[in-house]
Amino acid sequence: MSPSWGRASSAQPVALVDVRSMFCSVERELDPTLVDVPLIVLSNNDGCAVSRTDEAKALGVRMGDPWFKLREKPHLSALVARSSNYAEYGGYSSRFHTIVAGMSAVSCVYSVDEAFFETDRRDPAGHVAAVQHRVRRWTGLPTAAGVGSTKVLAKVAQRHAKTTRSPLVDLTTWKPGEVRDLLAETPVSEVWGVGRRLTAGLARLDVHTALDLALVDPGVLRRGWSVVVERTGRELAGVPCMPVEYVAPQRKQIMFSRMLGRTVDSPQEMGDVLASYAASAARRLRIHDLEAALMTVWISSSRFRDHVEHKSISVALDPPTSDPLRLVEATRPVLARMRTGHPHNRAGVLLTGLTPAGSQPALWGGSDPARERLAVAVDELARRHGRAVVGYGLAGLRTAPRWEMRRERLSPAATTSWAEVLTVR
DNA sequence: TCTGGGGTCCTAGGACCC
DNA sequence: TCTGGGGTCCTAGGACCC
Repeated sequence: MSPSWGRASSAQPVALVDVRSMFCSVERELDPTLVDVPLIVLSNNDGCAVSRTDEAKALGVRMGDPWFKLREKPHLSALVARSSNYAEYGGYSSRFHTIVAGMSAVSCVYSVDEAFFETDRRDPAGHVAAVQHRVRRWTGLPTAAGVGSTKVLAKVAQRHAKTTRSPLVDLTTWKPGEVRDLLAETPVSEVWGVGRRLTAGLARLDVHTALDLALVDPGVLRRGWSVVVERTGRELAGVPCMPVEYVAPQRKQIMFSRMLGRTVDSPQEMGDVLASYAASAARRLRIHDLEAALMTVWISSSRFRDHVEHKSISVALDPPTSDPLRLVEATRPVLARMRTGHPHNRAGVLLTGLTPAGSQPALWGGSDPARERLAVAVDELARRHGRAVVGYGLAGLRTAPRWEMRRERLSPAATTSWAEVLTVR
């Protein structure tokens, strides 16, 4: 099989549009004084850098660098950090995706800040540029885009656009030799779908670049790894294997997990943490009108220390439920296994076996209407008066519990909170 | 003191069935 | 005493993504 890059391919060109440094760009929209400033956005708990502007990258800040180290460094004194504000990012993200979906026949939300879509066959670059222009005008967000004959090639193109600081790279207008050269310059570890383990494994086959991977026999990739790797190789060679079309997201799991702001070492306090997480997970279940058949609960201590403690227990929910009280109850068994006195700093709950609410009629008379009304009332109180007003067990407290995550560097929530709307004089 | 929070897909292997 | 083969379903865990 010889690679079929560029125009010769009969496939519809695929575009990938990505918001540049999404979280940082939103922060700059909310606060224009941040423009041109080296800026990062921190993970929950103000833990580490999860979004960086070009200025911050130029200072050597890497993805995942912990904030408590960055802020000590003299050469980073100009660096500005903001706590993450996912409600704001979510609003901008949905506006971005609405624009993309409205301008293409076939599109797909890939992540909070990325979308794939099939482009106009006659003028891919013109089509994509029009999308980018509208995103900029309507949301203020800058984008980088790539076009290729497959999704994996569109990713390669988009990465090249980012590194060369050009808004758009369209590989379908390149000569096959030029595409080949670009792939030869691209380390295989940069290819979409190739992580650390795969990079090491491929190196043993003397595969080091994207071009090397495109030229490997697909059968070798399938036998040695999986069909996922095989498809990646084929797509690099210009053979579409991944549909672009929008697939209605059928949720398979709901997770709620957080680092704790301070360590927790007693089962009593951990019980409050888990009750609050279970209630949050239950809220998400009801938002999506789903019920869960299995809940996995885990607690653990820092993975950066010796003697990592990790305990997890799965509890069957029969019949499937979204009742917060039942989910809170299901967090109890793990507490019996907790090592008292050990500093735990992370906990979470995972709900699986999701089915539409009411699709599994209960054998013994179904759910309890009083408990359903309670769940609705608690949701409504929390919506109107805030999460701290009411909760299950001791999880609802007027003052923030000491394990609540830290968000000390938050911007005003100018588009999601009436109290914090920008004032223009 | 302080190192994210979600997800998806695939495969292997065990249980179970005929 | 002998102890198949093929199928499905489920779960755990790995690998990867942003």
